Amino acid sequence: MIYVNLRQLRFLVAIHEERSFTAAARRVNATQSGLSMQIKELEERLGLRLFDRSSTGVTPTTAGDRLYERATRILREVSAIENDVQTLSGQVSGRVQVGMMPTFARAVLAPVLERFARHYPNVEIKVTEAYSAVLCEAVTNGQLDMAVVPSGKMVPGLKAEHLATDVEVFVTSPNTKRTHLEPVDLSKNKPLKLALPGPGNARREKIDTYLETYQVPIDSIMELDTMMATLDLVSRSDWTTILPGCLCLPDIDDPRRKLHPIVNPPLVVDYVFIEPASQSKTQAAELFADEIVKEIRTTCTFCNSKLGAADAIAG
Amino acid sequence: MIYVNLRQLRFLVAIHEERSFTAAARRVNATQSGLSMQIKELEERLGLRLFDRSSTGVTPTTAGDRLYERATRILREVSAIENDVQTLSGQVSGRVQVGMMPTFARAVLAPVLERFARHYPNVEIKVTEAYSAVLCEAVTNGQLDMAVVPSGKMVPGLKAEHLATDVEVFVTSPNTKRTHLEPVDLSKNKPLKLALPGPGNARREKIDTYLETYQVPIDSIMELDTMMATLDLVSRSDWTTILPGCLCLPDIDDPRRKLHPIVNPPLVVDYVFIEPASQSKTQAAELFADEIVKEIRTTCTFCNSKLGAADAIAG
DNA sequence: GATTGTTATCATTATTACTGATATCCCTTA
DNA sequence: TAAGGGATATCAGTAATAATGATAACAATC
Repeated sequence: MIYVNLRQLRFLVAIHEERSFTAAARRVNATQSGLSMQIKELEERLGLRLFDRSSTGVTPTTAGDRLYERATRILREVSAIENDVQTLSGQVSGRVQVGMMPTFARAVLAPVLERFARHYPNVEIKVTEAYSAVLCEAVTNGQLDMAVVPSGKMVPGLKAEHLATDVEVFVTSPNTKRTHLEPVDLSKNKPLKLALPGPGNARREKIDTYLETYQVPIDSIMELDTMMATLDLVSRSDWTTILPGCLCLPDIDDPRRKLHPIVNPPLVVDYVFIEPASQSKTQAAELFADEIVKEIRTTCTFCNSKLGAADAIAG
Repeated sequence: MIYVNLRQLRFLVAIHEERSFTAAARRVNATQSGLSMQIKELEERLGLRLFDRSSTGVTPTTAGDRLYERATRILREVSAIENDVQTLSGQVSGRVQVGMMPTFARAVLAPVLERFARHYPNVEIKVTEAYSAVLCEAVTNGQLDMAVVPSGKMVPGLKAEHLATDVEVFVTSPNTKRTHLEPVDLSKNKPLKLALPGPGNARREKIDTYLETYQVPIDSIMELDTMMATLDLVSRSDWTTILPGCLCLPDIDDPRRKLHPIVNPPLVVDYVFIEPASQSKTQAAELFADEIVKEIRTTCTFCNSKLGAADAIAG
């Protein structure tokens, strides 16, 4: 009656995401041979091919895609059973491993951590700060339960949810003629010296597109993948940078730098919440996620009102 | 990582529904010993008890109930995979086994069968006419894909959906003073000679309650579990009966009997659609179900307008 | 054409599940 | 109170299933 089993579904999901039996085998701690036989078995039982094989890898057939969708749903529900156990066995506990893009380190993360730790003292929290590619990777292979990253190209095996849209802010040193919080049209500016994150960074790509599209004059660009150093550099030189609103918010009145909403048009960054597609969150993880999401949403709303260019444009 | 497997879930569901390892083992074609070991394994892995055992049988714990809910959902989705295969492999085909309460034999079933067979010539249809208890049993153990029955006490392992509410109609021979389609208040009547289905029949129970509650005077009751004989008896004697509107509709103008909406208050019957809780319908079954449901709903609406007591009460 | 990196296959081994007999428990009944 | 019936648990042996490691076959790349 029931041909399919969970092992086969797990294999199918891994192969589908890795586009390779070999890589999938590595991921699920099995041998390529084993996967090959299991998928063969599954295909024979169902009477249709799930993957087109070649010596360079595999591509899922239509049926393979369809089954992948179902399989992730099923596996997520199965993992929910195991999470239920935690819930049923009483108080909230366990370990939550979260990835965060650097943007949220202060404005968002700190208050959430404080609150959460107070409410759920038995939950062990581990936060990793990294750029989106690293975080996506870590979530995919189960090292992290979830992460918040800037939106970018989708990684297979992840379930993503849009959280909020934030404004990007132009940051300069105090030694300029512009006044603090005055909007700026980057394309009508003298050539910029910009400190930006390196290529590959999701925000960087969006910024590059913006600079090109609106022909923003550039003097030179420095690659700095560290927020702290960037801020420091900007405040003590004529280098400038572009940072997400959420990151700037805690320092909005800091005299060491000036913030300028970007207009014509505004430059924005979208934050997305990612988690493994075929796994459900533990109760602790769910609660933590709720807090994070709430905090990010309110912070972004606040950013938009304080640093958004909406008023500037209208005025 | 993944402890639970589908076999365990299937066992859990069977045991939960049968309230017995032994009976469940029979149902899933396995031994009591095997189930015992699998559930033991599952309980140990999850770290909690799923059933409280006694020598009289077994009762699910809270955790057992919770898991049962999840398990049925998961198994339904897994069976959906297998149904997908049919769908993916092209045209609609397969075998659909439906159970029908006798009420629908003519007014509803015939047109649906005709239409469906024309649209989907490759689907093999098997219809079984029986009373609700038999149909529930057959759906539970997989002999039928689905059934339509009068609402009554819920059987575990079934997923039910309310279809429509129909009026019950008082049926007499032509040799009475009453005029055809004239509403009747049964409690203000001379003692009745009623032919009714035997006890255990779901409609009978509802009728009994009605007769008692509104103190309908009864001369005598005959138990007839055959619609055809009942109709025949009524038309040729002073015996009367109570039948669902849907059943009467095709004969509404037949001079061999008279129909009377029941008022003060109206007596109604609810139809429900049942299917196995832990299995999803094949595409063919889904299409057939849609047709049946649609037909029953329109028929009931029609019944209510033709045979309903609403107007009578208002007037 | 050698090399690298795929997947498929096969015989063997390891693991897992099932079976059937039996033990144990509890409730009912004589 | 003892016997009987019906339930689940346990155990050792067996059967079924899955994983392994080596190898083959193939395609792309250098």
